[in-house]
Amino acid sequence: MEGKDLRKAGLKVTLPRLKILEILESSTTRHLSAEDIYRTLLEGNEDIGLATVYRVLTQFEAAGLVTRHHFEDGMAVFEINHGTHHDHIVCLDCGRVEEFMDSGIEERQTSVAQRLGFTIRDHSLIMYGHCRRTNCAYRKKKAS
Amino acid sequence: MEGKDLRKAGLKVTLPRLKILEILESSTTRHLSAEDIYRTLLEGNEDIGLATVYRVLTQFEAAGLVTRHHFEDGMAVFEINHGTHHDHIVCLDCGRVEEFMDSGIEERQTSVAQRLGFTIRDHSLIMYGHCRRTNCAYRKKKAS
DNA sequence: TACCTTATCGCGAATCGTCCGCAGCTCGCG
DNA sequence: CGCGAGCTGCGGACGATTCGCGATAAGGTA
Repeated sequence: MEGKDLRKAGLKVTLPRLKILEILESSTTRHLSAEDIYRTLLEGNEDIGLATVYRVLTQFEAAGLVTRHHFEDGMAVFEINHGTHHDHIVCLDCGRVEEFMDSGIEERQTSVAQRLGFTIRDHSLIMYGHCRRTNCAYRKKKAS
Repeated sequence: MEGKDLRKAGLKVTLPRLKILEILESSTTRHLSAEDIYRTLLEGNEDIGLATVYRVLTQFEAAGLVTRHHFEDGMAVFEINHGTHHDHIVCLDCGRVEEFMDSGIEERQTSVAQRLGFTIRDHSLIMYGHCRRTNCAYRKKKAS
């Protein structure tokens, strides 16, 4: 049934695209890097190249299926679009990402853009801070 | 006189650092990439390596002299800190960047963070849209 | 359903932004 | 003015992302 989504987006339904879409949808972590997805594919014994993962993600982004985020650690992460917009707050200690939506902020953004003579198309709001989790003392290292 | 700023930041006053600081301060474009700065140095016949530019910019950032931004085009840009915090709105057509500050947005951000149990340290808000400039029809290409 | 056109894929190599390692050079305290 | 820590330039390394190309598969068509 996801094939419909792809077709609606003007993309051929191919195995790589289905698999990647599936991974994005079923992952517990909402934000995946291209490498994350590639690794998951390998674990599932799918014979899909890393270049294809990047190509597909770029196409998905253009089609509005996913959103690409650039958090502060250099590499892009991707997240499925489930219709509802939201912003992010990232813990600098453990790397956890929370999502939130504040209509007040959204409204003010629109009015600021209007005041400056911009037709707003998109925006990215990311806050960085420290969360109060008990187990959040450790620094998340790349090799987790 | 800028030497003072450097010394206060715990950095030796060296020629590369002074030159780079000068470029950041005098540029009409407020947001410069490492390459931009490097190119400017070359044009001024300064014998300064690209690696040094990156090192210096990183030190400046750590010292709070500049802020590093990641707009959507993959490479980092740097901006002098003149004390006042502000956010950005980027025109998707001409690449122009406007700055703004809205205390309402700032306040709501703080309260959202608090509600989520985060101690906020920093944030990045970037809006993308189309500006209404008359001469904004053209697309800014890398080779300008 | 078999065929044909064309988009897509996998692979390896290339590119891009950024950073590291090291030998030589400078800054600035004494 | 001399010395040592800190800085620099260079070239190469590095990770993330993209390109080029021959091989392959998707899906409209007859």
